[in-house]
Amino acid sequence: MDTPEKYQIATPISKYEDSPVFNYINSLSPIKPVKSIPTDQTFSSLSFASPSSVFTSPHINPQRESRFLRRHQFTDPSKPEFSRRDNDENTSEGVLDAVHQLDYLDPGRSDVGITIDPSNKDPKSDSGLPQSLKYDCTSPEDNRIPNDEIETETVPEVAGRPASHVHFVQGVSKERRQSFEIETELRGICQIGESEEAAGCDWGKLISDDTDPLIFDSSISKAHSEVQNHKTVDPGTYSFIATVLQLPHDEIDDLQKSQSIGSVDSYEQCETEETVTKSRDVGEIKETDQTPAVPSSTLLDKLVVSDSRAEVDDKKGKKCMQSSCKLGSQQQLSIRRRCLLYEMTGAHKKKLVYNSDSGSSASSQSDGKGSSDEKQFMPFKPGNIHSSSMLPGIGLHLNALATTAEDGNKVVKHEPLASERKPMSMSRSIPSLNSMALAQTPLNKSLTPNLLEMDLVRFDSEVQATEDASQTSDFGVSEEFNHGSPKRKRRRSEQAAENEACKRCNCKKSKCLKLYCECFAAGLYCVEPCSCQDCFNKPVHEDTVLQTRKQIESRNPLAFAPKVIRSSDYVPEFGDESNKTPASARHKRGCNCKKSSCLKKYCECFQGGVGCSISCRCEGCKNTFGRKDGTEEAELDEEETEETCDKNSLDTSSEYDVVLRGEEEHSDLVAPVTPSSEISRPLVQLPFTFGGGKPPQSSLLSVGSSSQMYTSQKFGPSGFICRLPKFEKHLEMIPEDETPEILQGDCTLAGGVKSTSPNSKRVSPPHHKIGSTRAWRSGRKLILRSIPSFPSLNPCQESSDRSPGKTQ
DNA sequence: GAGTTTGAAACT
DNA sequence: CAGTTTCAAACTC
Repeated sequence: MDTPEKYQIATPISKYEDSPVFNYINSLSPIKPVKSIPTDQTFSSLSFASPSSVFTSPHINPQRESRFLRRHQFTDPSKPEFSRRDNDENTSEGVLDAVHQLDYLDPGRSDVGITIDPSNKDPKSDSGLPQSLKYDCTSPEDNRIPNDEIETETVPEVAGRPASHVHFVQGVSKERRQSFEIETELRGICQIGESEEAAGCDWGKLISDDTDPLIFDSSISKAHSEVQNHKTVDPGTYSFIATVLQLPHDEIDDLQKSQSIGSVDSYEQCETEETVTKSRDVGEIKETDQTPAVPSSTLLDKLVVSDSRAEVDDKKGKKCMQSSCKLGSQQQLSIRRRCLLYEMTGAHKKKLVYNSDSGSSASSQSDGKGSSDEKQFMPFKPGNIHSSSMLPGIGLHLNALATTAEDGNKVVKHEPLASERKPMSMSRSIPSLNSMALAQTPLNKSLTPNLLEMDLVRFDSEVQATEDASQTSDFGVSEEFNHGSPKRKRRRSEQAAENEACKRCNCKKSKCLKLYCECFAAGLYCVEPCSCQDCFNKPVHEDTVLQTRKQIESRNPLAFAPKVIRSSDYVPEFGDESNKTPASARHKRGCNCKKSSCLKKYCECFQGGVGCSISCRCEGCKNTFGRKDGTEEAELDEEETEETCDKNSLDTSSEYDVVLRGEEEHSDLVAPVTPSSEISRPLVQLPFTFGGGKPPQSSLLSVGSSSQMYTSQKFGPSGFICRLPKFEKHLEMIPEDETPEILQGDCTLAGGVKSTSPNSKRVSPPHHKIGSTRAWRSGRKLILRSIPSFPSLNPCQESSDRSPGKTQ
């Protein structure tokens, strides 16, 4: 059964591969070639998955892809080329290489162990699996030039190898089939859990599993990836969460060992340990972890399947498979990265190492500040995994992270705590949401959704931030390994350095409990990188943090909402103006600049990469992203170039512009392909979300993007940040507005989607308005599906307070 | 790295 | 709601 599905699933990807967007994405990430496989999954997962995942996916994907390639290479020792790579990678960075290898191996291993062993005749079976996967992705049977080309484009350095791989793969069509079988088997495993959940999926359950929906992002993506990717992926994705959480825990390892099912954990384990053995272990944890993930995955699978089926053709099937595999892997990778990133965020710099020692790193990292945070990331304990896994999605939330961190610290060390806090922090992932969102609930029931969104957004942002950081680090490494493009490497490293340097707060008097604190404002706990004094924004002071948050929210329900909102109006245009993106998005409150002319980061609008709007009270506005008076993006482009060159923006702006332009361009390219404007914009997003071209995904993506945007703003300085702003522009608006709507849900998406702020209070972007979110609608609809639990939660959870905002 | 500038956040 | 103060980021040197 799986096989057909796979093909079906794969097809969508193949489409994307051909699509300019796909190419673009590939170009973005050198590794992409590898990705090709997972793409389908990505999409599917994306649709369900949380935005964050989507966000990450782009970034992550590249890495993963690279990893994949490497893995494959690594796995395929038989081939000289591969061996070379391995060597190269190893030489470049032993740790990273090890990690990458592990990643690849993990999935591969699981697969191999499962599939290859039986099917593969050759001793190389191990390599064979990976190869098969890779090849499948690339087009094992069908030598699709496009894929190869893409890959080569993205990964010029690797290209040669890939090509060889491709050929090899082609020859190995059988192997691929085997891999499919394996995948099917894996799916079967995963599906079982999924099916169970799916069958049982009651909204209530979903709600109860709030975390799941959220978690889905990661978990779902994982699940999808697993299903689509052939099990191997799943394990990886799944493992990602589990690993992140679990890695720290030795217990997990034990559990994993005991369990044989999942490959997920294997991922982490593999990372920590080294490959082969991990594959076996993977299964164990999976069950627990997967369970939570399963539902999402199942849903995703279903969706994906349906989509894929519709689209898929036998021919495409292969390609799709490949692409899907790639996508899936990417997603998984992205997911992992997130986790890692979180961890990274906690230990940012340290985390780099962490990658190598995913498990150990998490635990080890706990340092003074960082430790707590890091731990948060780690939160999942093996035992908790289930619940945590469920929550993980939420966990993604910054708060969750923070809470999780606490929990992680406590939980990991003190499981009881976890249980105790469950309500708030439950699993790490959830806790964040719960603690933050629910705890904060003051905003409202209706708000809750918003909160969730917010959380998600924040989470995304954080993730992004972390990712950015991690990416920078990871990217630096991975890319370097993978791509080797010196420029990118440099950038990455630079960005990473910037991120690290820039990240986190420096509060001295606010105790990090006021909006002055960027960490607090972002819904994150302060971490190591922070140089704050007397910081109370730590998991240890969760109660205080939550209370403070509530207070602030009571004063201003939107206080923690993304500052930049993308107007729904904006969307409709998409075709047009990918470039205008900035204009479409607006700062929710507007700026009050008087001396900076809205050309410096002092200006929140500028910092957010959005143009000033009527709501702004700025004087002498020269915002390159759009002036209050009306000049907007079109001009912006010109102005930007000029201004950017001119002012301080030199650094940021110049990069900014470049990035934006590049993105815009990409977006433009994409736009045609993808229906939604969103897609066009967020380069990364598009690929992910749209890869499937599924509108829903876009919505999800949008959400994620928004969060990203959010973070990006904060992180602004870093190159990623620069990008983020753009994304943010696109997405930011969406998330808040959309989510709220969705959450409110009640708001029927279809109908009237109140495109704008769910709560009039919430975001009231004066500008936006409404409306037009048609483009978004698709996304919204998708969102609803993906996040059904939220809506239900909202009503259920608290009707009590609707936040002043909306709910209506 | 220290000091200054800036504008948001918080307070009155 | 307006004015003032506080705060920390952004920026400059």
